[in-house]
Amino acid sequence: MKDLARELGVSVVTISKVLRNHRDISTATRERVLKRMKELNYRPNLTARALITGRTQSIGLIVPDLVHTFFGQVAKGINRVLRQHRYSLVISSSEEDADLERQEIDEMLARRVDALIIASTQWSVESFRRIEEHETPYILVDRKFVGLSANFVGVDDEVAGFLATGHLIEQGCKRIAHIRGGEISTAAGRHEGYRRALVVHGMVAPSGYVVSVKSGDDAADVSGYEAMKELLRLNPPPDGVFCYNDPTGTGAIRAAFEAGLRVPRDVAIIGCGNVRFSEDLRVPLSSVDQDCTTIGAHAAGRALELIESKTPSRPETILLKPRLVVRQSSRRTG
Amino acid sequence: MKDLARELGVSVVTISKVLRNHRDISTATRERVLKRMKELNYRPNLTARALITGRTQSIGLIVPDLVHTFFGQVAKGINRVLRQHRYSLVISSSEEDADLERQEIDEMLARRVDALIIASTQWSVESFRRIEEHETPYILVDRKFVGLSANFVGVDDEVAGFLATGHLIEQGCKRIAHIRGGEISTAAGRHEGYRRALVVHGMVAPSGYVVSVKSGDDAADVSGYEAMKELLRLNPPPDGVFCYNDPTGTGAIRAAFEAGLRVPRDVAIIGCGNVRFSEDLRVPLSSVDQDCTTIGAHAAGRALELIESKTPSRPETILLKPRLVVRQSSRRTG
DNA sequence: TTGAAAGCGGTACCAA
DNA sequence: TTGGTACCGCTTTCAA
Repeated sequence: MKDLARELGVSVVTISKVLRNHRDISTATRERVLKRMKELNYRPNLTARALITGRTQSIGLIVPDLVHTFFGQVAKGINRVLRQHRYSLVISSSEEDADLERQEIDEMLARRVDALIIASTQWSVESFRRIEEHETPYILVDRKFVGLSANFVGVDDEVAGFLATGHLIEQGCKRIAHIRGGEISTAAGRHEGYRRALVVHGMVAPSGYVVSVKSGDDAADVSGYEAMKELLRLNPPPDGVFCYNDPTGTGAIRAAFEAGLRVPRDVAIIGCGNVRFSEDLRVPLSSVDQDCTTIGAHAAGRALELIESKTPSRPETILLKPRLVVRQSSRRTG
Repeated sequence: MKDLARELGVSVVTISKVLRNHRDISTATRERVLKRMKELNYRPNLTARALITGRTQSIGLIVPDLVHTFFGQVAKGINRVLRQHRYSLVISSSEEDADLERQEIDEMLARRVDALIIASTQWSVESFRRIEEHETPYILVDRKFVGLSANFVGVDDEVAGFLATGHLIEQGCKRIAHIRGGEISTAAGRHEGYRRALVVHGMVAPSGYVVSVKSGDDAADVSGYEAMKELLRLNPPPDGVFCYNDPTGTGAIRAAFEAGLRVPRDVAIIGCGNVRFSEDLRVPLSSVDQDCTTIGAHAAGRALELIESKTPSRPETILLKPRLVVRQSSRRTG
């Protein structure tokens, strides 16, 4: 920049102003500077700018697992929004490990990201307090916390559970079971939706009709398989199962097949998340779409808002409406 | 930091040295400083450090699509290695668009990432020249370029094609077709492997037995479906098909089913990449595993090497050996 | 409209 | 072993 200034016979200040479209600069000078910049392919050093402005023009994203399609889609949505505002995305995986997540949060803070988006695997709210001390805005996605008032973007899990269960009821299922996830908000919400749907339709699930599996499991399909076997040992066995997520659902289908049952005729199955490449499955799996890319986009939008707003605005929750996707595994024709 | 210095009655220089484990600092002072740092939860401002050292301790990754499992796995591998070295990962998607990719490269360079890892969608080598001018080390993954001497980490595509085709031959296929990808190195390599396998086994493919589909297509399964229909119109039709990738393979299976054929009995099918959740497919798809996480890890390792080495070292190619994964779609029992 | 000077939060170099 | 000083590349403030 100095070189450029010397060469053009102007000061670095002038150049700096041109860079930022400061208005009191003569058009002549501006043109001249811009022209030479293009020629030299000059781009200002963003680390220097960050040091003085306190803005890195970057936001951090911490997810439990980079490989899950869900988080890939969220990242994609974030990326799309950030690009338009010339922000960058710093990404990191917590590998489903709360300690690692805390470390990564610290790392991001040391890097001075302007905001943080987290799909947390935490139990405690301690790390969030840390972020708040730093006065870095942060937004939770996917999983929320009771007792923590924070910005949140996600899907209305209860509606998801309600939709899925209601659909099974419509298809004529009389004994509907639920394979639920562990102790996280998404699992609780979907379970609640399941319960509400039954109540609304005046149905009662026999005892033992709700089975828990661990969430965030690498081998969710195996868990689903085991859970389904358990359900099928009940008397009477269910004729409809709402599964916590899609991998669990495919595992459940496998178990049903092994038991000699036909899906959906003997037992209808629906998952949640709509992440499987479902068309080519043995039985294409019905699911509830979460529109993850939109979650990401909203989270990014909210992040930018928070960065702009000087005054600390109150936490806001954005709940997206899930959408039922009916495929063969739950469609009882006729 | 200044406050800390004043409070402890030492200079900022001393603190700086403690931070970086500079050795000529008395243990007493060091302890004292470290203790207070913990208490205050102090972390140095990395942007300031970056400005003077010229190192941001971050590397950039540009991929065509964040949602593809392949790139998610690569990112995971990179992340794992970087974390151990306290580097961060700045990620961006080019959305399969060469112009966007160029922009993103510029953005990353302006951010002064210490190295760049790119799964390129480019045709031209121009943007790479730009990176070279910047003297930022860069590493290509997955797709390579003819006529560009650059660091590369990927899978030996020719071996992949050779393995897959050889496997079909072993399974007793006599007329083996290939659905190949577009004009990128991976497609060319796999095609070459296919050809070599036929030659080695003294086989000849009838004309029309190689069909091309576009690569990097969102709807690769549809392309595979169409390509397969085309192959099945031939006389005689193939009894074995090596597909460019897994989505293409699942599409091909669908087409075979629609034509009333049994897989693998009438036609054996194998894909490449091993990215589908293959166990629950209608017919679990055989494939060639690329071990993408390892690709990422190697790329990250190489990046760190390049950053450390003062002298510009010569470009290096790391080729990983692919691994055959046999499933039902190609297994002809008996 | 332009530019000189100060400084963002650290690090490098050398003298004490 | 410690600290003074300059300075990284840019922005901010204020005077010209």
